[in-house]
Amino acid sequence: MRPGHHAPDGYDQSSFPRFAVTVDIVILTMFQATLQVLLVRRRADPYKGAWALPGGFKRPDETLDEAAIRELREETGVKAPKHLTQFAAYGDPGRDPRTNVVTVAYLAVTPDVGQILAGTDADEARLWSVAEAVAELELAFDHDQILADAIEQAARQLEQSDLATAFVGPTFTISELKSVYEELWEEEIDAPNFRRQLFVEAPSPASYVAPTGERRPSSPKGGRPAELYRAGPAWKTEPPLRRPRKRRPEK
Amino acid sequence: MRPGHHAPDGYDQSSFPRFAVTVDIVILTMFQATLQVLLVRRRADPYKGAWALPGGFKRPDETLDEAAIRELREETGVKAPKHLTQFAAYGDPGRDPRTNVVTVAYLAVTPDVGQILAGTDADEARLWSVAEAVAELELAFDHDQILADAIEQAARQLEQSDLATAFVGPTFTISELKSVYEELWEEEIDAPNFRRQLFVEAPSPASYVAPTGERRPSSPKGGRPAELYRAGPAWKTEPPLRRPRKRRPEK
DNA sequence: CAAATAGTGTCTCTGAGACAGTATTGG
DNA sequence: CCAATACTGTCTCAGAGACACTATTTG
Repeated sequence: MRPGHHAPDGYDQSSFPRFAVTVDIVILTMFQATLQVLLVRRRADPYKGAWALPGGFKRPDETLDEAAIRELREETGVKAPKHLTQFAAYGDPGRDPRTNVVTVAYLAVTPDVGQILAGTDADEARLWSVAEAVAELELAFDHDQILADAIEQAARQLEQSDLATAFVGPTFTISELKSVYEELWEEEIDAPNFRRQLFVEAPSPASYVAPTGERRPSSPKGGRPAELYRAGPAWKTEPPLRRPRKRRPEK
Repeated sequence: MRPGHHAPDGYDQSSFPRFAVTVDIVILTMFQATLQVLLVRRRADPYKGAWALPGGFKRPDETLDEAAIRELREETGVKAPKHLTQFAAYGDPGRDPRTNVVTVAYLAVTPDVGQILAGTDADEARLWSVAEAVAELELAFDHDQILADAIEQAARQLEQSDLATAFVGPTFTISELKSVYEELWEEEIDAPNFRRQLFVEAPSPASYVAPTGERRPSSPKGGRPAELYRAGPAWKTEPPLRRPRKRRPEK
């Protein structure tokens, strides 16, 4: 509470409607070059048995960000990644059949969710491929919409922040990074050009990626082992790739 | 309420904390090539006498968008423009000294706010230049932060939507449009290049701007009269300008 | 050896930016 | 005439994209 202001005596708390406020968290990760989302199966009504985004009620003594971190941990056992950004609020009447609920949706991205442990409100918690989840599941509440909005948000953030590196862990190969862009932008990227943009374009002494000197052993299918890189200082200030514009129709 | 789900009998409404939910609206407009924001002076505590963003309590039977439209009209008499986008939620404990309030912030942009009428909760309502408001006013609650976030949001939206045309009315001169970009991006734009991008780059038969054949009389200071244009169909799908990247330091 | 994946070198061409110059108004 | 604003034409150069080629691994 700010100094110099306090609730006047006799302030009528019932003069405006009150709502439950929840947070819902969309955790995205890359696994086998495929975009994955963390979902929980609801143990209780409403939507008992349906898959849903992890989330729950905000408490009065915590910020929205804190509520998101806490609920994610309680429901799935997952430690919230650094990049945790609020991206939308949903408050349509009837979006929760129980009562009036306004939810604030968060997006976070991680290279590795770690151990997943279903909490007390969930029968099960696991990663789903986003393609499968969208095609085959009917998510609880308006979570289909929230998930779609989250993915659009992530695609935009790739171009304007260092979100890409949040998908890939402290060291990564160029191919891994490329697959992040390809999955989220639904565009094929030319590997040689992708490399060049990372290496050549960085503002002066800073660089987008720095070699570690180490290499990742090649897969059982063969192929040259890829070199490992870490994110350089330039990434924070100026993300390297611009999203391709839609191609013009032929003249 | 969705079909197939209903509140179970005896559902305990008090099992989770409840909040007031408000909406706050940032209305931006261009006047004399300067970015302006619509503010109200608070009639009641808390922050009585301080300038604040228009806004107020959401009702249970309306969506967040509807609440924003209604509150804007009630507090300022301004009819909500088409582009009305939610951009953030604020819920820190104590951000409102009265009670627990979560607010959802909206951004809208308009060429002309029309008649401004202070509502019952406001002593006064008027446009402020953003530069002045940021430098000289102490806005109520966390509205300083909300305003700053709104401007950043608008600058980004210019690059990814047709927001620019929302600033300038149905017909406009190229100079007017240019000043929108210059104010929000805080970048000088070369007028000849700006024109070319609007005319040459549109995807096939669509165009970014269409000439109306009319001209705007020149100002008392002289100068050639500017031709008037209207927004073309291409703008919706692919905004014409990309925000300039920060310049590299010299080698 | 072939298949698979990683990485290099080069060419082309679009389009962003700089800027010189022309057009049309008011005073 | 000059000042002010609108508009046109032209040059340059960075950088996005296409793609041929080389390198290093598994089997």
